[in-house]
Amino acid sequence: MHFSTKAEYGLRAMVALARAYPKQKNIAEISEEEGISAKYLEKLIGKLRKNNLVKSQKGKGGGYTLIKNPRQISSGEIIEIMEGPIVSKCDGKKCAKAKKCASSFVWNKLAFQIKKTLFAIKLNELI
Amino acid sequence: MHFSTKAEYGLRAMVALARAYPKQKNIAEISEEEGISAKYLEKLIGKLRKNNLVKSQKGKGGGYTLIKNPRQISSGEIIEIMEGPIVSKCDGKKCAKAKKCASSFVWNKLAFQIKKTLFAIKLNELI
DNA sequence: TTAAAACATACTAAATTAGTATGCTTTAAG
DNA sequence: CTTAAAGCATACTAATTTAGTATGTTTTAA
Repeated sequence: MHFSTKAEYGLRAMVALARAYPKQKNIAEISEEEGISAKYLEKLIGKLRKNNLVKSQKGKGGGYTLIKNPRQISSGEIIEIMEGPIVSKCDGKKCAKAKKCASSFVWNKLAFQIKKTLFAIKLNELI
Repeated sequence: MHFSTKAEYGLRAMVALARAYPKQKNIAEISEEEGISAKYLEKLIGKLRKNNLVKSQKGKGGGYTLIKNPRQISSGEIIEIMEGPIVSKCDGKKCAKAKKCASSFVWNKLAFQIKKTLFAIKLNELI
């Protein structure tokens, strides 16, 4: 069970933007602050923009801003955007045996707890 | 955030052995029961043996048995063996910034909850 | 007009996953 | 005492994912 740097970088970028909120911050600044490759970060933050967590301003003096208040954004939202749905196993679509399969009990319980934990942590707590 | 089939297959193999407990069951039987490639399963179950969750008997009529009673084995143990330590990020060894890094709060809280959940589920509940 | 920013797409090396293939060793049963 | 059925070990492979890099385009404030 691992979490990729995508999730971590996405989260850290969002925390960096939360610190600047409601002002904007650009890739170069976040990259420098967090020690993350600027080009890679640029790609990752694109996902956050397409999923309406941040808005961008192009051109000179541009950058990114959070769309919502930090206290309205959870770590769960960010991580699901960066990594896809949490614990996608045994959702009944992929596995027909889901109902009688013993392990599905574990995955379902786990997914519930992970979501509960991650969606309860809001960005304002991480500043 | 995903879980590999290694964890799932390992868990299902252990549940299959728990159902037979204290009798033994061989690879062919588990493979057939669970619909998992016999050869792959053989490799995976080797990990469980090396980590003292199951013991094997070689030769004709051989197979595997749980070493402990199903109620003494948690899904957490199994999953950690199959996939490595749960949420290995931000343990202070890899990342020097761990203390001040905002995201480490999230990973640590999450790791705690995941472990709590998985170590509380014992094999006897899954039969 | 231009420089600084975001945006888009294609490429790549390394690691991991989910196996398969081949053969060796052990041992109960005949 | 031979043999077939089991586990054990190691090497290989195709596909996918990760963590980027490279190259260039578009937008826009100064």
